[in-house]
Order: sequence, then C-alpha cells, then structure tokens
Amino acid sequence: MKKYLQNLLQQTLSTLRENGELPSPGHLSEHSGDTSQIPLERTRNPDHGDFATPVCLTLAKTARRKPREIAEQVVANLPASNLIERVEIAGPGFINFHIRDDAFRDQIRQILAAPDSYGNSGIGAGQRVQIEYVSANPTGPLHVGHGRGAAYGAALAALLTAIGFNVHREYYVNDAGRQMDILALSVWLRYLDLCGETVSFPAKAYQGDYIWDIAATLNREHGEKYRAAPTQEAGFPTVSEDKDPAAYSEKYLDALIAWAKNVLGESGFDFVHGLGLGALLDDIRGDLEQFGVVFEEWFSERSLVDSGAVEDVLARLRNNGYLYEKDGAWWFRSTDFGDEKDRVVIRDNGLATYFASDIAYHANKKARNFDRIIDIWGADHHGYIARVKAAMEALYQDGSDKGPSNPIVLLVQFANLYRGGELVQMSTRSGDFVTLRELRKDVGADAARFFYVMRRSDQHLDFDLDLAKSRTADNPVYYVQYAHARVCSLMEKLDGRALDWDATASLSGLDRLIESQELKLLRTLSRYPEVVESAALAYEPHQLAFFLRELATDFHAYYNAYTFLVDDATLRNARLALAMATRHVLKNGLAFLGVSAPESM
RNA sequence: GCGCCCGUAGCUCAAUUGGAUAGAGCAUCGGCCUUCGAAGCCGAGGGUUGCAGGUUCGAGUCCUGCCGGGCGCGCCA
Repeated sequence: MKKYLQNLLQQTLSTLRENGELPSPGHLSEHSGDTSQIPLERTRNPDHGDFATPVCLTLAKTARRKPREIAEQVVANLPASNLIERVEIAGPGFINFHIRDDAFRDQIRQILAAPDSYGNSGIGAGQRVQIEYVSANPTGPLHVGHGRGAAYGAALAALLTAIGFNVHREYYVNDAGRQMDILALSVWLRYLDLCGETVSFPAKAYQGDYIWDIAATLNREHGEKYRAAPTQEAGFPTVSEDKDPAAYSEKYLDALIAWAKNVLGESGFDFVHGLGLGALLDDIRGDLEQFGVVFEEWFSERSLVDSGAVEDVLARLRNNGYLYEKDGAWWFRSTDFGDEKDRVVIRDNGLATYFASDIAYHANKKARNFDRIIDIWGADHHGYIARVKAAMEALYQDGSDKGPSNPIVLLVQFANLYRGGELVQMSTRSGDFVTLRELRKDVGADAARFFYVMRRSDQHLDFDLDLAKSRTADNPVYYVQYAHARVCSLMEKLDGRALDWDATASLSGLDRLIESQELKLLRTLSRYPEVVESAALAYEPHQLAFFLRELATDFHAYYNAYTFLVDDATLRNARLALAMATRHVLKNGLAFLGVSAPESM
C-alpha cells in the first residue's frame, strides 16, 4: 500500500520534471526507480489522512517555489487510483492521502489468503547476511546479559529472513587461549579435591558449582587416572608473600597451569580441557535451545589457530607494513586507521592475543563472501570496534576484494534486573550473577524474550522481574498473548452455539465492517508489513514489540465494544474474518520475537 | 583526563530516523462484569524534551559549549 503510493508520487514527479514544471535535481534523482526515496509516512493525526508526504517541502528550495504551489501541481497530476478516497494539501505543504476503507478491508483478504507469509517480502533479494551473536566464552553458564544479546540477535535474524535475506547465524566459540586453560585448571583442581588431595583453590579460578559437576564427571568416569599430588618436586608453585597481590595471583595462576600441563602431559591436559569445554558448550547450547535461540554454525576459534589462519593474517599485516615489534611484543598499527592506540597481536610470551584471532575470524567471514556481516556485541566491547575495523581495512585496503569487509557492529546494552523494586546486584567477578537459565525458570522464556526486545537494544534495560512474572494486564506479554487467545476462544465457542464461520463467504461481506473500532483495527493491521520491514532494516526489533502491543490494544477495544457471535451470518463472518486476520498477525509477529501464541491461557 | 553512548510525564520507555498539536504502559483519580475470557474496556489529570546558543520552511532528533549519568581506555577475553 505504501509502496503503491510512493510509485504514484514518483510517476507524478517524473511527469512534472519532463514537462519542465520542476527542475531535475541532478544527483538526487539518479535513482529515479527507487521509490523508497520518496518520503511517505503514516500520519500520527487521523485528521491528516492515512499517509502524508513532505516531499514538496523538500523540493521547494531547489525549485525556488512555494511548497504549497508545488503540492497543488503534484495533486493535479496525480494519476487516478481506486485506493485513494481524497487528497488534501495541508499545513506548510504536506500532501495528505485519505485511503478508502475498502482498501483496508482488502488487507483481510490478503492475510487470510497467505496467513503465514503476510508481511514477508523479498526486499533482501536473497542477499547473504552473516550475523554473529551471544558468543559468550564457554567458561561458565550464560547469564542475563548474554540473554539480551541472544534475544536481540535471534529476533533480528528472524526479521531479516522474513524480508528475504539469506541469514547465517553464528556463535563464535572462544575455545582457545588462557581463559580456557584456567577453566581446565579449575576443573582439574576440583577433581583433585574429590580424589582426596588437599589443594588450595585460587581465587582467580572459576568458582562456580558447575566446575564441581564437571570434576565429578571426570572422577566418576575415569577414577583417579588424572590424580597427582601437588608437590614442589612436581613443580607445584608455592605460595609466597608478594607486594602486588593482584599481579601475583595472575602469575600464580599461570604457574599452576604450567604445572598442570607438565604433570598431566599435553594429552592429559587436553583431555580435561576438552571435557570442560564440551560440558559447557552442551550446557550453553541446551540453554539457548530452551530459549528458542539456535545457530547454523558454532565457529571455533581454535580452528583458526590450528589451520594457521591466525598466522596467515598476521603475516599479511606484516607484509603490508602494519606490524612492528616493541618491548618484545608485536603491535598492529591500528592508529593508521583511526584507532586511539596501537594494539598488541602477539604478546612477549609468543602467544597471540584474542584480538589476533578475531582478525582472523573476520577475515574468514569476509572470505565466505557474505553481502553483509553483522556483529552483535555487548556494549562493554565498544572499544573493540575501531581496532577490528582498522584491521579489516589494513587487510583489504588494496581494493582487491570488492565485498564489504567491514562488519556492522550492533551494541547491546546491559540489562539491570529489578525485584521488588530493588536492583538485583550482580558481579561476574565473584560469580554472583543471575544465569539465563534462572531467568527462564523464574519468568518463563516467553516473557524473557519479549522483555529483552521491548526496548531499543542500544539503551539500558530495566528488567522488572515481578512484572514479567505477573499474569495481569500490566504485563505486555500476557496482554498480547491474551488477544490471540481471545480469538481462539471465539472460534471455540462457535460450535457450542451451533454457529459457524464461513471463511470464503466472509470475504464478500467485508463491507459490513464499518464501526470505528473495526476501521482502526484494519488500519493497524495494514501497517504490519511496513513495521516488519522497518524493524528489520533498522535492526530494531523493538518496533515490532511496540506494534504488537498496539495491535492487541485495538483488538481488545474492538472485542469489548462489539459482539462477534451474532446471528446475522454475514456480519458474523466479516467480524470473525477480521479477528482471524488479527490472530495471524499476532502469531506471526510474536514468532519473530520468539514468543509463543497460546490458544488458551 | 581522553573516547563512545545516554538525558523526553512521578516511574519505565516510544516518537515513522529532520516533519504538522511530543505519544504509550505503569502509578494516581473516576466509571464498566447475571451477556463471546474483567489476564479486558472507557474517561481524566500529568511536559519549557537536562541547560544555553546555532543550523532551516521546520529540531526531542543535526552542530557547539556547559551540567548530570553509564561504559570503555590491559602484552584479559
């Protein structure tokens, strides 16, 4: 509907330009076939009709004429259309379109003809989009911060798919590096404890109970095969006093890891490492599945190290002259590309940094020739954007690759939990954080998914646990779901009253929908395809969440004002057709957000 | 200190990405259930969009400077 009007306007403007009534403003009109260039908006105020365009205001300057004068000319040349009731010029030069009610009634026909695909489109034209999200380190269970990234990424992926993009969802697994070594060490120390050894557990190691669980598995399945006594002869580091406890504890941890690798041997340590990694990945994967979040690919960081991809990108950077050695480490000259400071890619101990493998990962993404690469990161990573983009520019600045090498980075702010009006304190350091699993069990997956995307993702989110749990009108999730359930309930009631709904016949009696609540609901329904498109292209699923609440509001208002199950078959059919159309849109919209649409509650 | 993000009704947030008279939900107050699900509906009050300038037909939105808050600033990930 919107595109149709934009087309009309586009035609009209072209006509006027050809007639010399309007100047052809050079570069602006180069994409004359692109109707999305014509600004056309839904009006906020019903007095302004259904759609409005400020295009004459914009043209006024280059045309050196009064906006209203141009508007009159545009209106006079507008091709006739049976969609349009009337056209008005208002305010400084807006053109307001009043659309015929029949055009809105026709939306029902479209929805019922293809209930599952209404709102979808082919705008993406099959372009391949890689979208990476969550990507939490597999060193512990997911917490509520990861949950928001998961909900946001999944919703965005679903929306992009709906408008015709070919979406590849990916979880980057940090299965290499020191953090994973610490995890393996933590498991092993707990295991030794279970074997009866006396081991002091470092504060910097992973404290969570899940470490005990993995250690217990190791103990149950392999007995004392990996038991070793923490003796000095075996290289076990002794605890001594130190002036700088923080730095010392890190060094102590590294010494413990070295001891573990030495005592267990490469293969033994790898085994414990793999056991811990596997256990945590299984946990994360299962957790996300329960949350309705799935991926096409779990991309291993270690595979980049093993395949030599990390070395390869570093060599390329070195050959391009962007690496230099200082203080025993290798630095990437990211300041050449606008970063605040240069960044280490190889530490003085010879190990590559996380950043190094991240460069390799993004180079890998690029090599896969996606049309678009989207990274969804926690907002605390915003400092990494500049360096990753810098690295990509350094790698591909010769222009040999035309594809988009720069990722689009979308940041997700942290969510604060509130219970009983009080902020729930969380700190990852002490392991004292609320897990995603706890949140799901507490408020349910539906409420969690909806609440997470209810706000702009780049804004802080106050998550009211009590509200999410409440089964009252205050809870937006239940409010929307309830509207869906009410339609289902109506259809259930038909039999009991010896009535029926003739879907086919209903389509010829839609002109019986004349009440203000009906016309309002019809208009809202017609916005759905525009909302889906806009939410997807702007990467803003919250637009859809707001829309669904609005749609539910319109339906509830309608439901309360009129009776559906009336004896007049034509009227009944028409109203139920509208209710069913609403139901389909609610269900589809909720599905994009990962929220169920129950038939009864 | 430097960089990025934010500041909108008492609270939590929107605002078609520069459009017309800034809107919802909570909360407050007043109405509606013997009738399709009251997990609902109808109505009322509530604003100098942090402050001060600037850009233009037009600013919550853009630019500058303050004030206030968050995050980042490691050879961690």
